[in-house]
Amino acid sequence: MPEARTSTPRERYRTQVRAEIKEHAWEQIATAGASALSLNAIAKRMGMSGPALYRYFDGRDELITELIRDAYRSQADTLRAAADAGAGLAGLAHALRAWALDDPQRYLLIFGTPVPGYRAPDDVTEIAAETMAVIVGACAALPSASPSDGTADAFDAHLEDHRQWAGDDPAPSPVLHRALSFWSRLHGVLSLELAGQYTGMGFDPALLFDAELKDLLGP
Amino acid sequence: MPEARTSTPRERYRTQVRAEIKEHAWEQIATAGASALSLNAIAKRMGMSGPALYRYFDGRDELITELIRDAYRSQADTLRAAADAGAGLAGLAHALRAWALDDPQRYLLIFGTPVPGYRAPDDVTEIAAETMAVIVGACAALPSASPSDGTADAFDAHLEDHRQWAGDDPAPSPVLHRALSFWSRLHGVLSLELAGQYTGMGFDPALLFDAELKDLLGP
DNA sequence: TGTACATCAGTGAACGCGCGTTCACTGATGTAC
DNA sequence: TGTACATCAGTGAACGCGCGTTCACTGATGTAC
Repeated sequence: MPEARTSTPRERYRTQVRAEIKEHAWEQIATAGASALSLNAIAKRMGMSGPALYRYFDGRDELITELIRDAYRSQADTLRAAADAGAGLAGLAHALRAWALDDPQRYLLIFGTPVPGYRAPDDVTEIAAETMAVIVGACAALPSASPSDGTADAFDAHLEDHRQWAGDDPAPSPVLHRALSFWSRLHGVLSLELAGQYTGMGFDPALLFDAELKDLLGP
Repeated sequence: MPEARTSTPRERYRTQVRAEIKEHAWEQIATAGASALSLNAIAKRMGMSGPALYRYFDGRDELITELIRDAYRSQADTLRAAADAGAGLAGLAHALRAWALDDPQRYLLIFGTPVPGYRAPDDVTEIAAETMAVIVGACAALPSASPSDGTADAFDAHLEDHRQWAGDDPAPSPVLHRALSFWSRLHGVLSLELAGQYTGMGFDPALLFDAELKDLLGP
């Protein structure tokens, strides 16, 4: 009797084909956008017949959900890795930008136009919370906490009563405030950049990104 | 002989039906997203047969292009009207937010995930420039111009050589810088809000919007 | 080690669907004399 | 004012397409005795 294996050859094969399907799905999304993702097209590319994919996914929806989950997971892992490597808020920002530019359609699958009526599975909310936690952690490590110079702030006050998303024992409101500003400002530059809204204006989006970041860091 | 009319009854009828088609198109986009827009479905809703729409639009692409143009036009008009009514930068911001929330799918049609390969017609670039001009104008009217306290700024320097998008006789770089920050920060909050990324966090996006705005106004 | 059986990946045909688009046509509306 | 003609909105049939998904099946791989 061989030692206990955690996966049989068949299981390994399944895992591998599933991964291959996802790879082709990403390629297709990058080429024609998420709305054009088609099981039949993927199968054809892999040299298989369409129905064969139903051995690996329950259908198109399950595949897309899985891709969304992977995208969130990849983002969270990227930021966490940067934080673990000692990166500060600026390091996180650059990691985030690199991650977004690495695969724009992956970014847009999460942050772009949502399909009306589509409900993301619950666990992606948890992954998103994980990402926020990393950012909040980096914000807490900064010297001064409030972007508005320590003045009493209406939004800070509001956050006092609305920060359960930051978990038990949440960071002070000015820290959470800075995290949300970080998040939305960088997303603003990134999404306009990826959507091509700066095209034709001529300046370098990377420098606007850095300027926004700099403004976030120092009070 | 009647006085010269600028439009015949038939022309007026055409214009009216075209407008009705667009209205149904917007409804459909709001319900199922832009990628689900279908000429046949619109025709059915209007009690007509599919091919009838080809009297009014060359095809699906022309209709979508027209909707995009209208969305840009509507945004520019909204901001310009606010500016003409004497609104400052804060007023523009609130007009922008109201415009976005009034029809989220209209906002997302412009700023959401772009369809890979789709090329917007040239005139929308001009309309977008018009919008930016209104914002730049409001930024120029503010007391202090630089978001970073008047310190020499890398991005400002970059803008010195990359501001042809602001027209001949462009505003000083710190003013343009502030306009771009205004634009991208508000877009950051708005697009995350519309994409539902704040859902479940519990705070009021309007207050985050206002906080970002406040931070933009005062140095 | 060899045989009998169960598991499971993949196929090909078929289903119904809705799409964009073309075409020849009918019938109503407008125009010219 | 009345007639002959041109314009043009809208129809219904048809085209080819690709989609997601189901089903009964073949054949290879793995398992049990």
